Amino acid sequence: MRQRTRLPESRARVTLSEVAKLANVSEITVSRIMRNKGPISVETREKVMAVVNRLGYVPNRIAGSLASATSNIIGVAIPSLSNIVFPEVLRGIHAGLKGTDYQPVVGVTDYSMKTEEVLVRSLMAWKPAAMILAGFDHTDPTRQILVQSGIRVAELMDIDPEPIDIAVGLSHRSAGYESGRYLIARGYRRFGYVGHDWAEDKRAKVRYDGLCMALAEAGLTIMAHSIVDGPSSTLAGRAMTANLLAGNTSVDVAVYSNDDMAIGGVFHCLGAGVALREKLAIFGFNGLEIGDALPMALSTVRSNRFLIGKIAIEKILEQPDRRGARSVVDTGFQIIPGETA
Amino acid sequence: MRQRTRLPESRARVTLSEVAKLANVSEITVSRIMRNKGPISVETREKVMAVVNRLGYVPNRIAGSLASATSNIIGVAIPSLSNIVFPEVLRGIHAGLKGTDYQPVVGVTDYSMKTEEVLVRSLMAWKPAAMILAGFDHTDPTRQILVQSGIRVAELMDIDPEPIDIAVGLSHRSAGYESGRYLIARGYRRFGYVGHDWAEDKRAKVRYDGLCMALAEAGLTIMAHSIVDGPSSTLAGRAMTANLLAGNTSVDVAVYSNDDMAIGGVFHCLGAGVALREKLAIFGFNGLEIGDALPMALSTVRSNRFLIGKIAIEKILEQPDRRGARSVVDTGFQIIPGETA
DNA sequence: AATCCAATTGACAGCGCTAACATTGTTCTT
DNA sequence: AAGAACAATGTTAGCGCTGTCAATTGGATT
Repeated sequence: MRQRTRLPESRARVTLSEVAKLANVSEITVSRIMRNKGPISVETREKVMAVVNRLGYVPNRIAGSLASATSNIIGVAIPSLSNIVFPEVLRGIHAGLKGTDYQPVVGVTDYSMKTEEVLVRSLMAWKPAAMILAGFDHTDPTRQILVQSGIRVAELMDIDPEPIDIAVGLSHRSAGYESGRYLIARGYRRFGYVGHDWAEDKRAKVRYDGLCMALAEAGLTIMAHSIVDGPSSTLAGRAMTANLLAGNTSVDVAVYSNDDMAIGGVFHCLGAGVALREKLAIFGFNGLEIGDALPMALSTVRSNRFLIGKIAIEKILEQPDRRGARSVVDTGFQIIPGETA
Repeated sequence: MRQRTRLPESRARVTLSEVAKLANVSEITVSRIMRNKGPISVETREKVMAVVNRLGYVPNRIAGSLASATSNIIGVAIPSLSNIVFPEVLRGIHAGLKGTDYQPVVGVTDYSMKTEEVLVRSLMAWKPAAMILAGFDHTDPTRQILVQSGIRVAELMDIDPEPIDIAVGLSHRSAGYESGRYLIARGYRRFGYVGHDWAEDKRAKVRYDGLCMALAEAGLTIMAHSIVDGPSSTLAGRAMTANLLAGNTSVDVAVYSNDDMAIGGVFHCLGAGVALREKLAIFGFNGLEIGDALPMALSTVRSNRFLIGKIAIEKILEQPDRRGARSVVDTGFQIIPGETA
């Protein structure tokens, strides 16, 4: 029951030079072995690794990064961790990074461009190998810092505007448009919209615009709106659905700003005894897993968030230094018919 | 419309010494100004800041960390990003860090102790100011590295075992026990359990044990189990509930391993026309927001995940270097009566 | 046998910054 | 008026590692 054992050769910090000394080789040789770089004979490698293991040596990446002027850090600035969408993108990022030794450093902007600027400065101080941001709205200084850094910069979620370097996402305009086309084809004509604050979520607005475009082509418009003043949530979706139905315009389908809101709508209908689809059809956006588990599967659009994170990393690793051409990857979207619309 | 402007004094990398030279002061003076450390006259500060702004100088934290042997990085190793619980802890961590200039570096262990070990090594290479992990199960080397590092180490989610340094969480045993007491007091006697794989989620098992203890005290036992072989999910909860009800043991209440599973149970009942509470009462764990938006609010236990992350950071910042005494913070839990049990 | 080559190892000079210890004036004590 | 105490700045050495350019060895080539 050896409790609180000290490390083999207890000593606060083991350095390269100690290892080198004990293994009777030069520091650079140990360095090469630790990085699997350059030709090393089997005996030397074994001799050195024995010492490394005995001392429990862990290379100091700070020193390494300074010396080589490259870090294996990837800076990530996301708007929020509350909205399930971003943890899923993060999950994709981690999945893409698995097996490499890059480390993501994550910061949260709270949907503020000014906070993003401070964050980007702070992340850039670590000389990251690449930066990942959400969306295309940045302050001028942020954009300038990123442009002149020369490192790869990926802007995620959207592909409608022109990126600094890499864009990975989907066309929210098309997603909105196709949602409209789909619902029209299903025979719906009396459209309602249930949404949340667009100020923080520009992409929801773009989807709305796409939807309106499809409706306009069919000579239709959105007849009733119910928009909460705040971020999206299931509770808000529920309340806003009640609100929509209480209005004097009767609609046969409600399009929601996203699945959180739409699921709230489903809950309202289930609770209030409103027949889903017959009385009110519901259509969301995102394709969250939970939508599939509802008593009636949610009709929505899958937005491939995991993929967005994963592909961003793949693009970055594929070509770690920036060349001339920008690149845009469309991760697409899929209409999920479900049972609610 | 100045497009693609170069930085004021274009030049790939601006260093301290350049700033110092142009401002006609020594490097250390610039360093002190950038770090707000030591006495600096107003004129000097202004003179230097003018140059800093003109050149767009951003201090290189890698060099700074190497020189000062301290970094402002906080290493975070969490099991998963799929389970909503951990992003919420992350959210607490970010909230606690707001306004400081610490940066969290997050890695994912996929519930594997071996992966955690690799991750911890890799994070330690950045000489972080503190480390945050989930749970108490670590490999021996991981524990050793953490113990001898001397930095603050917070183990989150749980407070039942003895921590390396700081523990922040709740007693899952008590949570399970109190859930049982609550349900017994509400008059339920025929208990069923719907759960997921305990191998990855030891805390679910501990809650189960606590529940059994409460039942045993009342001369009761769990009469039927329905356990999915895999992680928790709403879909699994739905399927396992169907499974439970299909068995030949009739139960009047089902306790779930967590809210994801319990919500699946609610969905099954809503879909299959099983009267919630009258025919089958449902009780979860976590207190997810969505439970509150269901047609009938979910009866569950709030586990304060955000708080756990936030308090962990507060403890770390309160006393950044480790002293003798370990500390354990109980963030508690609250029974949420809801309407399903 | 002279030349060339690849494999293996090392010496040296920083990377950009900060800790620790001076060095100046200035103001305050007694 | 001499010393103490403080404010403001500077000098000197690295932090622990890696890029660059040798140096050495033992064949392989011609």
